[in-house]
Amino acid sequence: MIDEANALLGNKNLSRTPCRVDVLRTLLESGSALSETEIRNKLSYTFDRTTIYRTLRSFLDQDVIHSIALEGGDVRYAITRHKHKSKEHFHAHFYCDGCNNVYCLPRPEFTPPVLPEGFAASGYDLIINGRCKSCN
Amino acid sequence: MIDEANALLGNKNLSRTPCRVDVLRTLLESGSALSETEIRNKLSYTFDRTTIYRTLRSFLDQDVIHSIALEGGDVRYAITRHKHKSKEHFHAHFYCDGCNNVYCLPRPEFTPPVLPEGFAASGYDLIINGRCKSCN
DNA sequence: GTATATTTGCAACAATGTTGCAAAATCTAA
DNA sequence: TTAGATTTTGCAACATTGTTGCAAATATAC
Repeated sequence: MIDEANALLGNKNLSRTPCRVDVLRTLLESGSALSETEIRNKLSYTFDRTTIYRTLRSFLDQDVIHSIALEGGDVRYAITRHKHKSKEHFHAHFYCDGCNNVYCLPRPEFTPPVLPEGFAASGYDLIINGRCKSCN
Repeated sequence: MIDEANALLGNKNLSRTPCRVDVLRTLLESGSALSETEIRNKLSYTFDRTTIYRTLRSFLDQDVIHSIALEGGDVRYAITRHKHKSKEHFHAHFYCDGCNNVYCLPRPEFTPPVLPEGFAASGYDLIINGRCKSCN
């Protein structure tokens, strides 16, 4: 995982600092999206909160990770694994009411909704609620 | 609008206090979803932040309003106008990159995505990004 | 109008978003 | 491999939002 983290950082022109490697490794190892607090608790080392905040922001800027906004203002972060060939981005995530985990989903079949006159869409974010395999 | 607000409160067993009427009127008058700060700035009177917070929470509990979570942890609130007959809820909103406003949309045509084995959906939240009529 | 049930304002504290700045680490080029 | 340039880090600081307890004020029911 650390090798993968290092490679990812190299590709994106992000210097390989301990915090970045640690955060990236943590996200790579996680099967679900993590909140900032969860990330902090899973790190091997201790870093200042600001540093983690800025690390996440750098990753977001470089599209190494993406954020998922949940009801109640909760935010989770996950590695960006699915490439978006088309100009219209489409993110789909699954939120489990049982374990509160968020999982990234591949782009589903989707009929773009008809929008009111004059509105133009450039992307879609879909969050599906329900029960995951473990909580069903 | 105040009459409508009063009626709504009565229907939901919520006492008609000045803060509740004021918040509800503000949301009823708004064509788009509002953040807590926007609501506070549009109120006719001044209330403690906690009171507004608890007012919003009461409204959410009673489904008088619903919240929309945006990228970056931004949260907006809007009157719940669309009834959900089916057990599966489906909320669709439009976020305009130009004016940053959020508009509620009617339930669109939608093919539920195929989920991984063992996953069961109970609801969907779709946020469409793009440009609204005014910003196009 | 009075009694009971709710709501409000205030104090307080946690989590998160955000910036400036000097010290420390990283990277680049010789 | 090191010196210098560039980035990143830690810390201080402050804003916003989420959240609770409690006593005072208000609303609703009788």
